[in-house]
Amino acid sequence: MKKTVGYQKVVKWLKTRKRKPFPFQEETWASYLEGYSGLVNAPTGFGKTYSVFLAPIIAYLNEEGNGSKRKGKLGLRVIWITPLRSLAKDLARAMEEALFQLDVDWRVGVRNGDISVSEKQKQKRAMPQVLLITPESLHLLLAQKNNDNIFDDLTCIVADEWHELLGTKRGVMVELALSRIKGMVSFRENRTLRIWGISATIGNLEEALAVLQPDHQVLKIIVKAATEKKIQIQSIIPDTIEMLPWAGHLGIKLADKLVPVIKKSKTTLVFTNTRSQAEIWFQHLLKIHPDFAGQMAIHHGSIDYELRNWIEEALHTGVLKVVICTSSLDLGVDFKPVDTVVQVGSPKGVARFLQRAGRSGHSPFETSKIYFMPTHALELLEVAAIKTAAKTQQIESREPFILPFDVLLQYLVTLAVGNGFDNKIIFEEVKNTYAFSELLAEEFDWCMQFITQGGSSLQAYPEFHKVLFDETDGLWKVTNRQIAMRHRLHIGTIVSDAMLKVKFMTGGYVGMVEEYFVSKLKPGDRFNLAGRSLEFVMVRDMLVLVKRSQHKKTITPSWLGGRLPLSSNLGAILRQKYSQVLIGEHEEEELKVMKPLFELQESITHVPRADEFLVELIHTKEGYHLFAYPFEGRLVHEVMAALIAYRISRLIPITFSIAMNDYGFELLSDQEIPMDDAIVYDVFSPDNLSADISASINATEMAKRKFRDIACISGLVFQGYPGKYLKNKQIQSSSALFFDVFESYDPKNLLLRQAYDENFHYQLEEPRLLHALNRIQQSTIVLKWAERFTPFSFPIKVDSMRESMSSEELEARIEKMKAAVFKNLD
DNA sequence: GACCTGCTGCGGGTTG
Repeated sequence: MKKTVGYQKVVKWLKTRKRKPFPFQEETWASYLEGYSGLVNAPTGFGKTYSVFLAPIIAYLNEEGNGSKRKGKLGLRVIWITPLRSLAKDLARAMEEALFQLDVDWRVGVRNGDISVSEKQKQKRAMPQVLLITPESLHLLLAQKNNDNIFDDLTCIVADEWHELLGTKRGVMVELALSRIKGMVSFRENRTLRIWGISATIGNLEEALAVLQPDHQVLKIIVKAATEKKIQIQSIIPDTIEMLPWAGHLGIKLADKLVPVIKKSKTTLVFTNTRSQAEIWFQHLLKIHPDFAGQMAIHHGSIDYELRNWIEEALHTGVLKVVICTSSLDLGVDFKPVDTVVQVGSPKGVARFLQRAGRSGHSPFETSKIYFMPTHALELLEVAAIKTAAKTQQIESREPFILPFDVLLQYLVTLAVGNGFDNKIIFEEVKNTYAFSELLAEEFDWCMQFITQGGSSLQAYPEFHKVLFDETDGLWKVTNRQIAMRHRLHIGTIVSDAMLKVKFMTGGYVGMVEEYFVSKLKPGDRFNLAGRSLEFVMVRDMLVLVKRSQHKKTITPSWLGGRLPLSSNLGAILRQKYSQVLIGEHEEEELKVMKPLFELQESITHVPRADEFLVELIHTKEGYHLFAYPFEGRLVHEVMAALIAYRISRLIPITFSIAMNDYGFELLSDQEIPMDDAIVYDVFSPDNLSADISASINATEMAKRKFRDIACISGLVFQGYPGKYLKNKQIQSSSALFFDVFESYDPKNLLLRQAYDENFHYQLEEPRLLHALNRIQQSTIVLKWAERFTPFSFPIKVDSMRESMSSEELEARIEKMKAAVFKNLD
């Protein structure tokens, strides 16, 4: 470590703040001074941010000798990319304070959609030395005219929360922007930029760094905290296992046990898995403990942005005692005093759970404490699995996104809207990114043709001739001002569903609900949103008008959100835990509590051991069921169920209805399912997988759905001007139209190929499916027959009632289910 | 009265 003036100054300051400079900070600073790029990985509260932020400051103080006053005019030095706008606000505050204390005359600027036009113009005249920016706004900078000297003094780019962007198209946006800025800087000044990432713990940190800084010539380093963060995981275990339902996902049965936890803590975050679950919990806690009124808030993605800002601010000042939230508060509460975290229901993955645990106990010396509240009996084993995973550090990887052509097309037009681009230079730059390292010259040519002529099928339409060649300087540009403006409005990779804003008659926004939910409402109907009881009045101009309701009885909207499956990591550990419950005596409380339930399971059919795979054939009044438990998450189960159903139907003509959850799936038929030890290995075989998947599912229809986002991102479909967005249906139908055109006239279309690839990879999760089938083949498949449901099959059975939409059938099934319950409890 | 499923994230600037 170079003991320079700047370094000592910073250490002195950190000591006055009672922030011990942790060993890895020195390492970060040293490697920065030596010109490294790198990735910093440490738990929350270890000062990752200071460590990375202060590195360029130290370099600056060194450059200037002892002087803190700048010589001459200093431009933009550090670009700090954050995935969240709210995070930028908190960071700016902390950075400004640090700069002030160190007497460094730098300015900090925030640039994102929250910033006013005049502020942006001010920035353009004189860039702040530190710019906090989102990936989208960074691309918007590239889409500006005369942007070439913005980056003149830049020495460092930081990607904060890099694990969060990695593996997404937003991450690819960062990769592309970095490639361009590197290109501009090295072309003009022949100097290399330092690029630093800040990341939570994930399984593939090396790869994460390689994505951020793919340059082989650059010196690279991963800096880790020397000490581990202590995490205490406490399950909320019911007095008797009977208190926990066998199925269900809400968990409010144990709510009484949560009240004392909240009361004895200063501030508690309660994470739920869905927005409607958060609303229900909010109402329920208020009901059983009315004193929480005024100290409790609810925070999720469908709550009005202003209200959420207020809640985050209130967390800051410590006004709130408890906040019920979804993953909307996963990031960006680092600066807020939270001492207790509760996870309701399955966290679905190890990394996510540990990240949430880290929201509490914000210093390396404190222990993070997280309570786990199971929502059904089997979920208790998930805690046991996570405890093991935390101990052995089996944390999921984030797989980088590869070859998203929609993002590339958008990027090329972005550059053309800005200063224009040289296609040869840009091809080289793009090819040097991790995401596009496999990009072929002909694929790039196809992209060029697409943005200049609309590809081979849209040549007749001038609105797709976006980019023109400028003979005078040899650059590709967008000259049409309307096309340029439309493009700027559409920069980004987040394609949202059409949601309607909910507003009081008297004014004031509450939040958002989906079109389809509103379509079911009649005037006078009551629903919950943002913890309030509302009465529906009418829909006008895409606004849902409501008034306050005094009635207690309301319904809660359910939003059609993403379906986050159980991670394969957690699934694997969970399978181990299942096999252990019946064997020997256990220290682990969760396993002990589960024993009676597993004994019942064993008495009806079987509890699979580590090298076994259980298939249950259950005959009830309802029909013939096949249950299987791969623990691979519901997406994989959905495809696997369709695959097995298809393969059985090749043996005899038979039709099935299918149900699944994160643990397993069910096939149900009114005729007997042909099954024996030979057949079962055949139907679970990995052979001929791709062909059988194609035959068992409608890949075209699924790809078409994926194509909607791709069409929006690539600029094929215009989503409308702000405040006048198109309805879902319109976007769906125009993207479907393009899909059909390409299928018929342009089968080599890269966006079409991308839609199929994304479907196979992210929807059907084919690699994971293949892996699962291979594992099943190598294990002993245990076939068991029974006349009633088992504890394992019961939750899937209950879920399946909700899957089916036809109402009379549903009614009938619920009746049959009830009978099955009683039979089970005999 | 019991029972409820499905996350998050972003967002015009030029030219007169």
